[in-house]
Amino acid sequence: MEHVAARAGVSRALVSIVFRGVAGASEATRERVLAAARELDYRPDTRASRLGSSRTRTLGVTFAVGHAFHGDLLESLYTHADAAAYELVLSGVTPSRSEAAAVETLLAERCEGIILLGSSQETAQLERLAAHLPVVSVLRPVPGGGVGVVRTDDAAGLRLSVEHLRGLGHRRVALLDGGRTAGAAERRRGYRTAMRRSPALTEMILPGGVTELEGAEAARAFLRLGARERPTAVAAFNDRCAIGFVDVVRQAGLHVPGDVSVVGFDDITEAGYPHVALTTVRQDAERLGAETVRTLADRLDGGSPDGGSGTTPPAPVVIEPEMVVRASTAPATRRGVRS
Amino acid sequence: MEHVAARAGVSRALVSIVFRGVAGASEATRERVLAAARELDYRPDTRASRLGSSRTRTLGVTFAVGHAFHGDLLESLYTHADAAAYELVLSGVTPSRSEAAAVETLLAERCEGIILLGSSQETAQLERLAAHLPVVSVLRPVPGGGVGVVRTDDAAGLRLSVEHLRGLGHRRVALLDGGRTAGAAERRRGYRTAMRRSPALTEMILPGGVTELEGAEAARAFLRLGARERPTAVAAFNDRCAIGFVDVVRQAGLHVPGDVSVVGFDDITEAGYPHVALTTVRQDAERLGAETVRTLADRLDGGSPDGGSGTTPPAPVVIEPEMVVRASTAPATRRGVRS
DNA sequence: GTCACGAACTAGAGCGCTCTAGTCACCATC
DNA sequence: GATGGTGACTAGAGCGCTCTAGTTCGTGAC
Repeated sequence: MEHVAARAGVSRALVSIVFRGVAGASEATRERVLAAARELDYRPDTRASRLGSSRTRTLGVTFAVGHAFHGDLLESLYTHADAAAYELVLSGVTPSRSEAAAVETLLAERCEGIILLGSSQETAQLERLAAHLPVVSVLRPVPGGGVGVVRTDDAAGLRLSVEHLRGLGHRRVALLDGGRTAGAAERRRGYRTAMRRSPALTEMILPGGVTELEGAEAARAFLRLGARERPTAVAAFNDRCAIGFVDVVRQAGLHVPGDVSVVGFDDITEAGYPHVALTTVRQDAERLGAETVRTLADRLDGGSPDGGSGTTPPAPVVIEPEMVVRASTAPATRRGVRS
Repeated sequence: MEHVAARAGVSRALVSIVFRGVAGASEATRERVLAAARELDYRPDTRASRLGSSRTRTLGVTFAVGHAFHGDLLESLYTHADAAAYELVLSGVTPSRSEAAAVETLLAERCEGIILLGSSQETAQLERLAAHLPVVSVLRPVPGGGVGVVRTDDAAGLRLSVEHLRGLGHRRVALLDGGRTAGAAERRRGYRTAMRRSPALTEMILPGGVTELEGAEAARAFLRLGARERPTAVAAFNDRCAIGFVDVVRQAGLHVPGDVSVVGFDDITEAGYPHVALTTVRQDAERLGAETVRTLADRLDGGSPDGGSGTTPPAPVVIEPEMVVRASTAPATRRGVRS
């Protein structure tokens, strides 16, 4: 910076002004400084600038590395953080690197807010964290109100699923349950609500899960059922689970959707591939990301002058999901009852 | 820090000593300082500590968000960076955030070295970057020597594939090509070498790609072939491509491995699921990560006293892949020639 | 008793920025 | 010609650490 200032024949403060893009430098000087910087291959040190300023304008994100939907969310977060003049600091969660450890590094970076994708931490722990700085839990609801929440209306999603299947004439509609995963309880609730709305429907909950593996296991349980009790349609916890289910069912010689209709959840990229063509409930990653950044930016920049650890708990943002009908669901037929 | 020092009744410098874990504090004081820090919920500011010290001990990583194998690599990188007392700074690449932009933020963070997972930047650009600081390209070979390389022996991997299939009696073995992806050229070369080694083998290269989508398309091309020319075995660019291929082939009523044997590449988690049981060539994510960190740490901490932009170009590290035989390959039979 | 030495601890400059409180020149106003 | 205002620029303290060059003290050797 020193060198750039010297080369451009100005003070260091002026260089700072130019690089922060604030008012206080003439157009001519601005160009001269930028030219000098280019020649010297100078680039402001983000560590130092964050240290110097009162605000770091930095948002920390924990995410599961290699998780496809988290990837979609990150893309949206990057875009909207950029638009709101925030920087993102990523901290990955892996089998050997806990979410708590990931959060710890974000705190040490002095992020102004923290975004947790699909958090698996206990509510109490989240509340404790949220007492220090604004926290948004994405995908996973957190009761209490201290923690910001941006999520899809999971219950509504499963209601959509069930309605869709009921509309196709299905009566025995099973849920491949997500267990203790973020959002699973809500989806179970949505499933039950929708099923009980119509007395013709028969509930059945099979243990499912997050990955194809668990979908495949659920399929084996499904295949063990007798013809009379076997569901004619299945709503899966998510797309990957649905895909595993379909795979095994097909390998057993049954047809999807001929013998059993299947609905997923998420609408991951793979669900839209022609050879998969999974009917599913779409979570809008783009909007989830946008709302997350907005929630945080509002609190940080905006209204509450206490800098975010404010008394005004942000209202949870719940985004409506959307049914995406593809080729894995079809009207119920006699064949659905075939062995 | 001020407050912690006051509470523990020591100087700020002592607090620094304790938190850096260096010698120069008695056990009693150390405990007193840590206790004070705990009570005040103090945590050293990483930005400030990096600023203060001459070294940042920070490694920057660019990766594709949501990419499963990159996730595996990150896990290994986290572990080994930690062991070598380095911190990782992640910078995600998305469709709307280029690799160049990702690198730019890493440079502004003053990372000491840069790790690029499956880089798609041009060689010239990488060379330019490597002139400034140590760079390791993981998965993708870079000619020239200025850029460090840690990768799997892709060519050997495809030779293993072909050998395995030849050993099962297959003669018409096709490659589902990876196009311009990192490593694809090497794998193509390995395939050709192995095929030409034995005159009985008939080469055939079908356009493939990185995702299930492209594997599925390749399968459609495969199905259009007449019975006499149709390969009895297929070596795919990677597991996802293989999985898409298998999926479509099965939906068309053919059997894997009965009608066609399929080999993948990578050994992603999914390949090991019982209902997938894909025979594949394993890339050792754990070792790739370990070698990457070692390469960088050696250069940064070790021998060359110039701090890494040294004259000694690091030799590329090439890791041998390993054949993992599962249920998607079987001996060639008459049925392999069936329409 | 004194000297050397090491272990425990401290003072204070410095890292590369930001940002407040200026200075200075220039112009318009009355 | 004094006054005020404005845009362009600068000086210098401060952000929260690290790290070098100390100081202080207790101990063992002679």
